[in-house]
Amino acid sequence: MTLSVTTWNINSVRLRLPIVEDFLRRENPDILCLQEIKCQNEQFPAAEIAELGYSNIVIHGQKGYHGVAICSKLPLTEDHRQDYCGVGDSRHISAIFEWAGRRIRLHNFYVPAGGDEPNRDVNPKFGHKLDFVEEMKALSAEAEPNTGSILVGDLNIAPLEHDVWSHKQMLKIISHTPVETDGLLEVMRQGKWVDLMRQHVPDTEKLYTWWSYRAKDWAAADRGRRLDHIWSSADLAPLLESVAVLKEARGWTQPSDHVPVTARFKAP
DNA sequence: ATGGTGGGCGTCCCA
Repeated sequence: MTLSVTTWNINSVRLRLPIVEDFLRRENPDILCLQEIKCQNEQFPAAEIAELGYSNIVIHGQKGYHGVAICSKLPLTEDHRQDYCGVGDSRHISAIFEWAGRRIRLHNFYVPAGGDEPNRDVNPKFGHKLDFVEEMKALSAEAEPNTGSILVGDLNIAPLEHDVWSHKQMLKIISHTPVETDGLLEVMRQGKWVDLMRQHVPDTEKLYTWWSYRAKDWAAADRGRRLDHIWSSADLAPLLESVAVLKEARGWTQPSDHVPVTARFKAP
């Protein structure tokens, strides 16, 4: 009895529905979490995705920007949407599902990118990002009794040295500044979250999930960053079987700049 | 050192 959960920043689910369908047919995860759907709830291609077996869908969309959704083969209950920073952005959704006799809450996040200048005095977007991360510190993996937790999403921060192509050259670049990386590690520490990707791949190995659209040849340059993450509560971490980063998806026709990341768990 | 690409929306925002 296995459980597979995928996270993917799709950068417009309507434009990229064909590759979402290809991915689901081919990889067939139990649950797909999407970020940057860039549509309102009623515009989400729910019928097409349900047709592939994902009949349980919860959406937190908005017009034009951001937006997150969970598409699941397993029934979803108790879905919640939290308005981080109280600005009305659709950047979080969570729901409960049951697997192997366990109750699990799944959180799906899209953390603000933060703009270009890493100084909150001149760049309010960076301030928003830091405030968002600060608010995430209150989210515990052990928040609900008898309930495990999984947290996925585009967190827009590459916390470790080998989560970026050049640690030294990235220290003043948003996504890898010390105030962000310290903040995200503190979210993990305070919430008792386990970084499942790094449980599977050692910290000393380069690991990326995003490659910029702006590179002439993204694969040759390979200047990636690990912006997408899968975390869990400590009780679920020992059940992790594998984590797969589908790098080839960056080379698909009309790709997202992020690739799907899938965690597989095995029941004891 | 700079500008590079991509999506949604609507004549510019965000990433």
